[in-house]
Amino acid sequence: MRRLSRELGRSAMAPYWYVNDKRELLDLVTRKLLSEVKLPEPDSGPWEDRLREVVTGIDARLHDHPGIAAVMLERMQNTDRRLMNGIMEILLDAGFEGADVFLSYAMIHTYLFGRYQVVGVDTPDPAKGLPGDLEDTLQRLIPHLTKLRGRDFFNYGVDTIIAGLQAQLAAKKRPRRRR
Amino acid sequence: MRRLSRELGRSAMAPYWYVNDKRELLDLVTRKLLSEVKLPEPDSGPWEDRLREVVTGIDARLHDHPGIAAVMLERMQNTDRRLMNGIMEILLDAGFEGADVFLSYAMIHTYLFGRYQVVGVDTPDPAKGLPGDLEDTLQRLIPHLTKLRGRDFFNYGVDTIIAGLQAQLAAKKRPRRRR
DNA sequence: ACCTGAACACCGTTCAAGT
DNA sequence: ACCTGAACACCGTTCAAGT
Repeated sequence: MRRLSRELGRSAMAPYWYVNDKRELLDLVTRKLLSEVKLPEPDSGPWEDRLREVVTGIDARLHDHPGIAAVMLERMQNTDRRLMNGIMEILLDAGFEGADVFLSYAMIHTYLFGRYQVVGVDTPDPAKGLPGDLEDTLQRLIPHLTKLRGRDFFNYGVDTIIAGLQAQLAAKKRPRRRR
Repeated sequence: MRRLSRELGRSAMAPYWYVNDKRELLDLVTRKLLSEVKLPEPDSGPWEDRLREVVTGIDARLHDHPGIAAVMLERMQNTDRRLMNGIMEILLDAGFEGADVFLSYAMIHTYLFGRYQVVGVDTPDPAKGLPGDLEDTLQRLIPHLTKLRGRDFFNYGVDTIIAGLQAQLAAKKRPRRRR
């Protein structure tokens, strides 16, 4: 709040005329950001593609303003109602019902916004003692890590979630195991 | 730091004799917590069950100390090497190779620790204006939400991730689409 | 209507000093 | 070896007041 005021050339208390507290300001920021994300038309394709489209749209906004993802992660309901409804409608179209819609939404939400909180694995400094036991799997795999970009993590995560949701739907239709 | 010192009956600067800064202290706390999580024996069952076991073990520790999850979410490498290696070995056993091990691990990590940052959807106050448009899907589904517990979200999330990972493996074995 | 100033109760951390 | 005290540069926020 103080830094904001400073950058705007106002006193520390100026923002408090517009807003009750910091949380309220951040809520307005998240809403503004998410309002620019488009929802695909309900008949524009299979649910998997539509889900991927919204989620990619959200991710693009977060890419420009990664700091705000923490706020969105924290409070689910703070997410734009329009987007939350849009995603839930896609999930209903997919065949989810009742509580499963929430469970699926929560999973997507957690991954989508949680992603931005994670900072990558640094390659461990080999000069810094205990450079690697023989059984250090991480050590062995490090070369592969350096090739990966943020986009790869995102695509893989979304692919895996969609595939997982498809499996949940399939399990519901022909339940081999008991609930 | 100040509150810690206060609770220990020491001056504000006392912790700084043991630790360089706050981050370092929190790293020690996470390591201590995760060191108590058991890794299943490599031949104790199918990879899905072993993965579920570790992840459930981690979640149990987080349940007792939810605040620390934010620290673990943030810095992947700060996660106990033992656990990270353990999970990656399970993924190797499952059939993942190279970069896919990292991509899969990152997904699990993000979900597992991100979960604790999310606070639930409050049921919206109907007295507080705009109680619900007709097309408010969220509103319609609220009754189902109230039945859900934290454990339900966790189980559903883990099930979905495991099913998703299985699908990724299957897609790798018989690649119908191109990479 | 829009903003300021002083004050309060906090933070993490540096640095020199004490026993 | 282990800790203290004073100080610095920050926070978010309350409250009364100014134009």
